[in-house]
Amino acid sequence: MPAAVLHNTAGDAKDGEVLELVELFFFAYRDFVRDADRLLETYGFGRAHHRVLHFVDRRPGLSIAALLDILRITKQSLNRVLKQLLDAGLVEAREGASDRRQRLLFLTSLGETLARELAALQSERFRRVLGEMPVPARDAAADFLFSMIDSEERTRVRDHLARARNRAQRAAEPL
Amino acid sequence: MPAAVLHNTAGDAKDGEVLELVELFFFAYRDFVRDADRLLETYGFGRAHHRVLHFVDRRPGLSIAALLDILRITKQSLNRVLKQLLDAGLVEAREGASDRRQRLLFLTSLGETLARELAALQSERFRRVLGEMPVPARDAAADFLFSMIDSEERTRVRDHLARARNRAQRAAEPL
DNA sequence: AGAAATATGTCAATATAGCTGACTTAAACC
DNA sequence: GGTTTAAGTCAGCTATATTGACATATTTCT
Repeated sequence: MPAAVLHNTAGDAKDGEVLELVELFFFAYRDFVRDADRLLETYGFGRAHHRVLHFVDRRPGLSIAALLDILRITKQSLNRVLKQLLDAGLVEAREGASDRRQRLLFLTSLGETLARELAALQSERFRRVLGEMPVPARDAAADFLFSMIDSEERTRVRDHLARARNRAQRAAEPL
Repeated sequence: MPAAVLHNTAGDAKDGEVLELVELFFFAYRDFVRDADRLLETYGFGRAHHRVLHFVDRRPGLSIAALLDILRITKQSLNRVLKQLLDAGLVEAREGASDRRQRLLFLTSLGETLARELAALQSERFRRVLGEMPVPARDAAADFLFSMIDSEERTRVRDHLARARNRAQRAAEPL
């Protein structure tokens, strides 16, 4: 089914072709978040809650500061959302062991359930898309997305991914 | 520079790999819109204004209904934004020739200037990214984005792209 | 020990972008 | 002439973000 939708022949991309990519990116993102939004609505939560759930799931024990750094929003914005998640019993804050000022964030089992339901929806879309692509093009998709990120942000993102991976390894080890 | 960031070996994508794509998509979109947001701020406009400017630029003579269909927001939401753009003299509404109830939207030269400045920012990002990719992978990027769109929406998107391509000849078009 | 920096929380006000519901006007369709 | 359609409008609501100012506890530095 995917057969060069835009007929990008070769060489430099023309103005119109690039504009179409801009639009496709807009439409793709619009649909990408809509799945999750619908599910969140049934719980009375929004996109902001999703982001917190996601990143705490990916990196349990994340501090408030680290979370703010990832989300790039203000402390006040986060607080409202975080308080709702704490009150609803989806997120748990524990005092930091080495630095008792810190509140380290963890998901409760309830929070984990929702986080993984949401992740499943969005992963499903990617799985479908990857399945429709030839294998060599899959790495290209990841490189494409990574390259779309601001160069100054890439180190931060790479660091985040590495930390999330280490967490996964630690979880897998005690088998 | 792009060298298989995620080391997607072959076969089915693993859970962790797919989750990383989900995150990369989030980060990529976050940065993608930030360029434009910064410029818009200096004009006192927001992302909603940008979308209107963009789609009216792409399809001059767009009716309100057609614009609502693309944006997937309510008439009331659009109206506030559209009124500001009309008042600021960036957008112009003309009575439909065949159907006088319609208000067909066009950019003024002022509106065109801003729309193209914004488009240039976002196109620049794509040009950079495409430039960093091997030529065959470029079509893959377009196919990837198109495939990310809901299947029920793809016809609509394809139709929009076709109309945008033909826009030069047309003055106005029916929905 | 005391000062300074840090991590977090909180209050208040504001902006943007969306929503629903109800209603109007004017034109087109049949 | 009645119904449908395209668009505009009023009022009120929600979610997500912002800035600025200030409070508190804890750590770190001198």
